[in-house]
Amino acid sequence: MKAKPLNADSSTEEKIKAAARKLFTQQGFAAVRTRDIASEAGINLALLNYYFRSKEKLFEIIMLENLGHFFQGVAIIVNDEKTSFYKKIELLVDFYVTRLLNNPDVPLFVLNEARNNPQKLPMQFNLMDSFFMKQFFTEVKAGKVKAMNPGHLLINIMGLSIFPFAAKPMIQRVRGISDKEYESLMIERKKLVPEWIKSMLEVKK
Amino acid sequence: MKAKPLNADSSTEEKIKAAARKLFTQQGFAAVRTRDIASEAGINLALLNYYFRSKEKLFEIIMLENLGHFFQGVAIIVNDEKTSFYKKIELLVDFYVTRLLNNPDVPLFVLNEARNNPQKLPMQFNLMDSFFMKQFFTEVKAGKVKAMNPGHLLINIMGLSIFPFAAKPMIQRVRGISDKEYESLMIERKKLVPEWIKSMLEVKK
DNA sequence: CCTGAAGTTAAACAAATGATTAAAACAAAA
DNA sequence: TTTTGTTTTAATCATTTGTTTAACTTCAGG
Repeated sequence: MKAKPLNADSSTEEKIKAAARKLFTQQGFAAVRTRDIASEAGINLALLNYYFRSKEKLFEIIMLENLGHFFQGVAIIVNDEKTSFYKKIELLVDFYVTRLLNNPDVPLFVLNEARNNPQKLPMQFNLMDSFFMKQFFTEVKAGKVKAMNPGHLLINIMGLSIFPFAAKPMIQRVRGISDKEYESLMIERKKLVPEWIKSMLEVKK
Repeated sequence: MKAKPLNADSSTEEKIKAAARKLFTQQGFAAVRTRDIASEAGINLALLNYYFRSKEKLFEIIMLENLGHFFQGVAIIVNDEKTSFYKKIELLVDFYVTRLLNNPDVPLFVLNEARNNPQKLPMQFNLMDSFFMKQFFTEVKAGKVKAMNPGHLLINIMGLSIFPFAAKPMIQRVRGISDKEYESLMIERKKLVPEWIKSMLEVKK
């Protein structure tokens, strides 16, 4: 018997996964060669197949991890019965912006993957059945927020939170700003996006 | 001497471009094989190189076309001195939604390309120097719209207009709606997005 | 020290892929 | 019809790429 890795992060398996995560997330499945992964990980090419059988199997693991980044946590937020409707919006935006500041390539990866293999998207947690949606309808009925197709609400929250990350290079190019300035713009949005969503939902008299 | 193509659309060159446009836009450079393009176009493989020298040269042509779809027209709208600030927002949103309903794959293509080759993005027309931006600052100074970093305004207009197309498969999956329902949701947004932007900009007393 | 399983390596393989070639088909002009 | 330049084709080439093989190393347990 043998204690597998003394240090989990320096194990060969983990080195390959880290390299694959970086390259697949940045460039997508088709653009990455197995040799790129091996050299990025600093390991022999054959070890990739030894540990993960194939490029596709390895990609699938990375994909599930990235989808997790994207969807995990959201389910918890939207189904918490103790937080208010607007509080949930704040938490959702904060969650996305915070997460994506550390994983800026994940949005494009997930959007691409969603288009290439829509059937692989996790269907389990249905946003439409969430407590968040129930709260939305309650607020609408009470005349406290404007009525709208709930799809629009979701698209708006996600669009305002996620799009700036998917479009980061384009935004930086058009506006000519540095990474630092871009980051502080995103941090500002944690506070601003919920306020904007609130304005959208305000009932005009 | 010979009159090149009797019918421009049925010329070999145009058939190749049409096939390449479809495949590159849907799947990106790395995922498309030259043989896929040839078979989609119904032509001999060698003709691709005969007309376009290489896969890369052909891709560059498609990329410039798609970037054109994305940026052309915008310059005209934002620099028109005759339309009001809010009218421009209406025109921008309508322009994007209308265009993208017919080219739903273009946003992801452009976002990917912007990340892979940011230096190739057209820099020529600087949105920040546009008449639209001048109007924005005028409105702010007059106390008619809320002050904010203009980057946020651009991100919000584009995010609310473009994101739902980039995320189409994900939205359809999460909401479980058909292409038809999705389309009418997008058409609704032509009217709603400008209203929402207006709410965001409203000065609270 | 010996054994055997797990880990690692260089080399090789077969298929895929972008590109080229040389010959054939075609069409217009002479 | 013959000629000439253009377009199209099947076949081939040289690399690249995902995967496998077989030999070598490492090291814990007997």
